[in-house]
Amino acid sequence: MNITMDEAIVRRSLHDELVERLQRLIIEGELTPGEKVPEKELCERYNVSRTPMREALKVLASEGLVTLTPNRGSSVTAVTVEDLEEVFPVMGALEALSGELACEKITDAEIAAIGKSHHEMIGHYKAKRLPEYFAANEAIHTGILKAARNDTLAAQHRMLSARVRRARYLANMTRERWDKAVAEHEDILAALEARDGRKLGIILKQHLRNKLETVSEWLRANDRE
Amino acid sequence: MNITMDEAIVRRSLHDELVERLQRLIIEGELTPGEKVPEKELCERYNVSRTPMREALKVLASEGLVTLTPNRGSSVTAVTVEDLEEVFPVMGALEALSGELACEKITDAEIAAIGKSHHEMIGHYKAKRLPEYFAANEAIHTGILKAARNDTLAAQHRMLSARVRRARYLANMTRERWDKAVAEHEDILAALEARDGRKLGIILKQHLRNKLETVSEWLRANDRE
DNA sequence: ATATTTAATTTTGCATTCAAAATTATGTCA
DNA sequence: TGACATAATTTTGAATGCAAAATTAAATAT
Repeated sequence: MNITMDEAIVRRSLHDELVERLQRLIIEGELTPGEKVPEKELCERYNVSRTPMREALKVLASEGLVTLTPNRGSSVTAVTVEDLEEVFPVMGALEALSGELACEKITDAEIAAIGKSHHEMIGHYKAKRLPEYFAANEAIHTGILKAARNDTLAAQHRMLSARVRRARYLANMTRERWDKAVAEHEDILAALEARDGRKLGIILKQHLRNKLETVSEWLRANDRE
Repeated sequence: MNITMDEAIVRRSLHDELVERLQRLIIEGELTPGEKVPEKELCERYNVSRTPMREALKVLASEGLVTLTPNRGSSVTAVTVEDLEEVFPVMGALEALSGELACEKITDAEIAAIGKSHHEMIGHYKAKRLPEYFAANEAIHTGILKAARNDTLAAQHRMLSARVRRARYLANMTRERWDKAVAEHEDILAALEARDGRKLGIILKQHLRNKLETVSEWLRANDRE
């Protein structure tokens, strides 16, 4: 038997591991916005002491996912419409840049992979499978981001994305909005295949603008719950 | 005597204070890139225990200012040409956005203040006072960023700025580059006064592209020291 | 009963402690 | 002397301990 060591043994520190786990808890909604982070329970759950847990919370706070209030601990940052209106334009600028860079550097294979995600997404759209649609959609955007070959850009984007991801996921679209988003995605793929960076950038920026509309509309309608 | 309470009493946590102090140490060059962060000494210096110090280091690591290596502590992240080539385009996109937003929202008073910084900067340029030039320059860019009224944008920019600030400061410009930068700044002010967001965005993006040239050229010439 | 104190409990921030890992110093042998 | 092994020291990561602050519960007065 051949044991392949395709990856280096990564010995991660506890706090690093915790950053990821907590991020997932927040994004997946187990920890809901506004709620206090139950430090003690989480420590017991993951069987760690408070030290690495608090280190992780500090990191998440610097990324804006949790809010630290002196002497009263941390809570999951509640996303407001104002937050969305701040975050989405920044994400738009970052995605536009990712589109421009991607067109310069993307390989045919990568375009093909994104095309595949695109067609899967269309299938899910036609069948009205929202979670699957959402996953394919995300694959496209991260695919473009990856093709841009800029880790700093990817990191910044990931950070902002985490902050609004839950709201994005929950905000179910109206028929028209969904149609529009899919139509935009056709343009995105076309611009990518043509390697027209300028055009792709503009489309992505607009795409994010429309997304903001969808999400903030939804949040406005649901913010008293 | 009238005691004005224009600001709430902010009781900051140690780790938060430390994040700022360490940031300053790194930016001002007391802790030089590549160097190991002397955890113990810094604890003694600021008279804190290792707990808040390590919390601060984790935050700085997530911002890319320091690098954590498992079981061998933290070191100041050394900025490579590759880093610059990643960071500057992202900063360019962010500044372009800040220009666009600023033109929508900036007040006449703010334009006047930026104009003042601009003229001061020109004075320092003519007198070849680089540090003062640099400070005025920075005031202009942060002024635009502030006028954009987007804290998320400002935070992202600040983070990236910190990573490359030292290199930017050290890289002294050639005569031509400096002339060019100043010429660009004339355009920046003009676009701002005309509140032409699109134009300002384009200029700022290009401005950053040129800055990258300056800095990476310098770094390439000095990287073996 | 409803405020208002006061006391008990929990939570929080930070210092201290401790074991494991890494680094440096010392010793051993060819 | 120099390559290697072994021991002492330092550094690191994480658990525990402790005092101050905040929260909750109980008690008192109105």
